[in-house]
Parts: sequence; structure tokens; C-alpha cells
Amino acid sequence: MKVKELADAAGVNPDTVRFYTREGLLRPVRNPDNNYQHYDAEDLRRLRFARKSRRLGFSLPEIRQILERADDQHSPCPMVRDVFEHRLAEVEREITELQELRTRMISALSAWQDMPDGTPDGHTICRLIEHWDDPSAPPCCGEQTS
Amino acid sequence: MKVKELADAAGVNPDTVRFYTREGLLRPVRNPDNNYQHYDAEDLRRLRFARKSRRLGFSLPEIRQILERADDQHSPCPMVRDVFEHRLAEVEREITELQELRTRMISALSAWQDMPDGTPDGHTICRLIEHWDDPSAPPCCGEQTS
DNA sequence: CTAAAACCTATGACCAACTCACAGGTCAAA
DNA sequence: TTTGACCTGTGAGTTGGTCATAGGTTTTAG
Ligand SMILES: [Zn+2]
Ligand SMILES: [Zn+2]
Ligand SMILES: [Zn+2]
Ligand SMILES: [Zn+2]
Repeated sequence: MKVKELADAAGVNPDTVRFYTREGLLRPVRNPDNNYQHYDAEDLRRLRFARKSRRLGFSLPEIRQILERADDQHSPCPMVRDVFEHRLAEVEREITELQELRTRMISALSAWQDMPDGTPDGHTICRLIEHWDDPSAPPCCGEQTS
Repeated sequence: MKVKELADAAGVNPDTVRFYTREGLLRPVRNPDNNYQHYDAEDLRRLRFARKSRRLGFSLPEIRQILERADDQHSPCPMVRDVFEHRLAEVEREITELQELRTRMISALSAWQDMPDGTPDGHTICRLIEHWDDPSAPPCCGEQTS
């Protein structure tokens, strides 16, 4: 298979195939006549495996490690389980962060409901933002929450 | 104020001050004697404004636009409200995506509960991943969900 | 007075996972 | 034979900083 054939077979961009090849996830054989890369069914399996792993949240270095372990006839399963649990925790942390951002945004929006638009006077840039109380920021000059 | 003084006053990295300066968010005056940048209280206000805006989800180009509008004595408020609503929608889309990823991961974890670790045999890389049914992937070779 | 510490400058690389543009070589069908 | 589709490698762009490097300046301490 040539690059585009492999890419079409896996439903990815040909540039992704070239990128994964540079990253060492695929191992084509080069045709010395025309300098083309030649991929086989094994590469298609590796590519599909890599895409499936990406959808599960694995990074490219992690996928490369898994493939290398499998190439060495060692079971990647324990590593897969371990990495995966860490990734799940990280995803949940990202979700929490984004939900906190969403909470900040919604509280800002509701506070802005009744505020009129202002014209900058050299003292203020935008009251909407400057007068917004960031719940996650430390208190500053003389402002007390109690 | 010099770079580090401004950075300390705003609680950011001095490199962030230099970066924001290159990006046009801060406008220091250069001392021709030693080539140092000199920031004033206005720059501190702009820097604090930028940081607050970042915590609200604004991008640097958006913040620059807001500052430029304010410099022109035009009210940035309508733009702020508009950009903000789009950003909120985007954040909610990102949350949904991450929650879907989390769902995929948890369903994979529970499916892996009873699966034994396997050794690669040249036909399989890692059964955990390869035999995982991606709910968001289109059906492939002969696999039927019904 | 001098030497070291702490600061300043600009430039460029780095992160993640691709995607795209470019310039030049190869191969198929018309 | 001339298109057109494909291949090659390289380098830039994405986002918001952070860090490294090399060299110049200012402050502080001895
Ligand atoms: Zn496995
Ligand atoms: Zn205050
Ligand atoms: Zn405003
Ligand atoms: Zn199948």
C-alpha cells in the first residue's frame, strides 16, 4: 500500500500517516526505485490501533511505547491499564477545571445583566471585567469578602 | 517600573510581561540610556485586566482588541458581551466532549475488568484496546451492533 | 574599587498532534 | 505526451506561555 491507500483504508489524512511514520508508529519499507514508502497489512493494524488508542485518550509517546513493548513480545496490558487510569483521572481534572470556568463565566454573565455599557475614561478599561469578582483569585488591596 | 517589578506586582512570570509586551498588550517606554523598558501604573492596570480576562476565557487577540477599542475611547462592552457568549458556548462544547471521552474511558475500564492480560502473538497488539467497541466510531468489517 | 549577584535585552526552541503549503520527482490514464 | 493524481522532504502554523542562551547593565557587598 502507498500512503494514500493506507490513509483511506484507515480513514485518516495522508499527512497523518506520514506524521505517524516519522514518529516511529508505522514501519514502512522504502522502494529504492522511486523512493516511495510501502505499507503492509501490519501497518494498517498498527494505524487502526493507534487511532483507537487516541480516541481512548492515549498520547502518541504512550502509543509508541505500547507498540514497542508488543514488538518485543512483552504484554503491554499492565502498562495500558496503568496509563489509562492516570489519564482518566487527568480527564476528570480537566472536566472539573472547565466546569469551574463555566461557573465563573455564568456568574459573570448574570452580574453583567444589569450593568450598563461604559465608555473608557482613562481610568477604566471595561467595568464588566474589572469589577468582576473572581472567586478563584486571592483577595487584593483592601477588598474584604466578609 | 522595570519588568520584574511589574511582574511581581501582578503576580506573573517576568517572561509573561515580555511576551504580552511583544504581543502589544502593554506599551512601555524604552530608556535610551540602558535600553530597558519602563512600565507605569497604566501598564499594571492593563496587565491585571489581561490576566482577569484570561481567567474569564478570553484569548490574547481578543484582549488586545478590547484594549485597542478602549484606547480609541470606544466602549468595548458590547464586544465583550458578544465574545463572551460565544466563548461560553465553546466551553460548554469542550465540557461535553470531555464528558463523552470520560464515558468512553469508563465503559472501556469496566469491559477490561474481567479480561486477562495477553501476550502479543503477531496477530494482536493489545486486546484491551483492539476489542474495545468505540461507541462513537462507525461500524466496520462485518461487526453488527444489533 | 571591584567582583559577584541580580537584573536587563533579544532571539529561538519547546510543548501536542496534527494540518497545510511548497518545490520538485514519479506514475497513470487520455 | 500532457495532464492530473500521487509521492518525497522540509518547514511553518496552531495557543499561551516557559525556558535557555548569550551578552550587556545595575546594584550590592566586601
Ligand atoms: Zn493488552
Ligand atoms: Zn483591589
Ligand atoms: Zn465594558
Ligand atoms: Zn471489525
